[in-house]
Amino acid sequence: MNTEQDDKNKGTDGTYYATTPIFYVNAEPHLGHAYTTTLVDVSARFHRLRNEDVLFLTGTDEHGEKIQKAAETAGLSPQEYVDRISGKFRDTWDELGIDYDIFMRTSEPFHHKVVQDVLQRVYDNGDIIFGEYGGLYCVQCERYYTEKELEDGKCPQHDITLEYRSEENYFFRMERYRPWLRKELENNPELIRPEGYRNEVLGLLREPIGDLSISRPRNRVPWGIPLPWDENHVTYVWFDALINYYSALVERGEVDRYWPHVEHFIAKDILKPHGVFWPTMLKSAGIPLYQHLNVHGYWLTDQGKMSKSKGNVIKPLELKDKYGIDAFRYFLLRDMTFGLDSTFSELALAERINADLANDLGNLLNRTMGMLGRYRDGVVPAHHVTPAPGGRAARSLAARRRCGQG
RNA sequence: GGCGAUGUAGCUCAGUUGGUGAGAGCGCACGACUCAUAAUCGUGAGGUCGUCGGUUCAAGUCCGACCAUCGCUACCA
Repeated sequence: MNTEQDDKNKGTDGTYYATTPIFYVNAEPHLGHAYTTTLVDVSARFHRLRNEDVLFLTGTDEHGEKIQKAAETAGLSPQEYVDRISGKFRDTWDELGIDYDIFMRTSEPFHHKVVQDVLQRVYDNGDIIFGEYGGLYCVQCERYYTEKELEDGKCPQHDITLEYRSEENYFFRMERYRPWLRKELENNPELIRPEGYRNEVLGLLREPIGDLSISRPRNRVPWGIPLPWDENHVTYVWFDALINYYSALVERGEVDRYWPHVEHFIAKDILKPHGVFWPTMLKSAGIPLYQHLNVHGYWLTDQGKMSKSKGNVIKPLELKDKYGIDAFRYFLLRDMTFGLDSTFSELALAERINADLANDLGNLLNRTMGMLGRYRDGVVPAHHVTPAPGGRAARSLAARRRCGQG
């Protein structure tokens, strides 16, 4: 009998925990950040309208050597530095009407504790080993390069001379979980979507993925979370950043309420960490896998990828100020096919606003107001529309109910 | 080099398991009209479905090769 209710809750079990990535605070928010966050905002609002139990997390990733250096350059402590940049993200989301529930920051003490708890569980499970790693290291990239990868002996990304480093690291035994993850993806085709990205991850899993370096010496990188079994090392990016999705719930005592219903939204550049590292980490720690990993493409410009060096970075707040918040948000979601790259152009934005919002919607509103005054004495009559079975309105209603079930 | 994605009307893109004459929105052309005229409504113009070949009674939809763009990834003379 309760078909509408059943229908409504199908796919989400009436609970919806949606996340954006926590953004790295080495630059100010750009169009891509705004897209992901607006997308999740709209999705969260949709599920709230369906009376589901919704939680929406966004935030900033605040550790790492790169940030430590940036703070030094700015003459600030790391905490002062991340406070400032993190604040810019928060302000931007406020200005764009993002109605998030949690603004997560990895520098918060409770996060440290949860990360250490998870690390300990993985350690106790025998999935951490000690090893040495050495090579040419780029401070900007925070990674090692092989000599073949270099251009003129310099980092191909940053054009700076690299230094040789050798250090002892802890490694997560990720390779152990490769067969498991493969099977998981094969049994659950919707786990990573759209399909193209699922295939990419399956492709990665066809060959050994190796073990994952998860620590850095604390004497070199004090700005990080110490390993619970070795105070001389701090954890490194992924075991810190990815766990934010989980630690936020621990802090609120809402793990059981929300965790089995996680919907991650990311851009394609961080597919590997979210599609490979994160699931294997969860498996090792004995935490259930997320529901879905939803992957979108890039906003490009007519000159290709946005980058600071090209000087073609699109600033979301400027567009919002110029065209209005609702028009801007509408454009973001309307003009990009989910999963694919999209070319941004201000002309396309203007045309979209004119055609869809000003002409179609605006005319409808203007017309309705006119008719209301002319024929109904300005009073909205009680509605008594019965959609004809199989008619356009009925089909539209059915389509709306199907939406968001996957 | 390997793996993968993409390549469909001027533009942005849809096209389940192969099957009536290949679609939408925007743009464009023509026409209509009112309660909306810097709007709305109707109609239309027709694109070798990247190229070549194959399978099939039948392919945009399957197979092979190739080309272009993009991404990930491995490197040797």
